[in-house]
Amino acid sequence: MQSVQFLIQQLNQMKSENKKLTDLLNTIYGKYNDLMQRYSEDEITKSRKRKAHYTENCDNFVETNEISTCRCCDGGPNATPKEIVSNISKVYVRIDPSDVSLVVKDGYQWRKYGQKVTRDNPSPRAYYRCSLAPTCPVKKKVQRSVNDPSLLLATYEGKHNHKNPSEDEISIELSKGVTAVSSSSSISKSMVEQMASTLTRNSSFTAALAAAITGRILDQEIEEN
DNA sequence: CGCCTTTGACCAGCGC
DNA sequence: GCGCTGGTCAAAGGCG
Repeated sequence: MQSVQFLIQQLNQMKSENKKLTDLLNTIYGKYNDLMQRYSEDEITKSRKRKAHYTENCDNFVETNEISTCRCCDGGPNATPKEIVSNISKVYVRIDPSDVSLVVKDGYQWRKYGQKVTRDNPSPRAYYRCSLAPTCPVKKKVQRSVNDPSLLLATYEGKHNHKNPSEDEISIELSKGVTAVSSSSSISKSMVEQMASTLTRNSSFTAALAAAITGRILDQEIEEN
């Protein structure tokens, strides 16, 4: 009888820990979204310098939260709307300074289509397109940070119209974990370890985490200055 | 053979 | 109109 009470107590403890973890994840996710939104707004303001035509000179400009379309630029009202993808996110990734390849592992498959040296940065900027799906509109620019050569700045433009293979993997692993919690508390430790292992192996998660942390550091530096 | 990277040429936006 | 700049194209070559 005593062991049943002990198990119930452990179950309640697990429930409360699970709730705390859920709250923590929600908080992190919320803060990450806030940061990405702030970066996106900043990037849109900058990009308007060169793409002002669509917003200022186009009567048929339609803008949504994620995708903007322009009907006047591709041959009249019957033409297919030209998509101007406006959702932009930046990710900072710490790399080995001796590593000269501009590669950011984020779980997707990218095809490089260009490289340029820009005026404001001596290190070249690499241009990538998502090659996991032929119709995927997502593009990525990767360039070393001017101040810190061990930091890579990856700028993502657009939204994938397919799933990230590593997200499939993580969702399966997490569903396994949820089953484990409901069946027994004694294996909770291994489950947590498994989840931690899965998360650390997931490059999207680590990239997002790195982005959130570097964003925080940069914010603090800006505040201090 | 298919997919990738490299790289010079080309194009379009912007400021003067 | 011209020059500068960032972004894209496409041919050539490498790799598994």
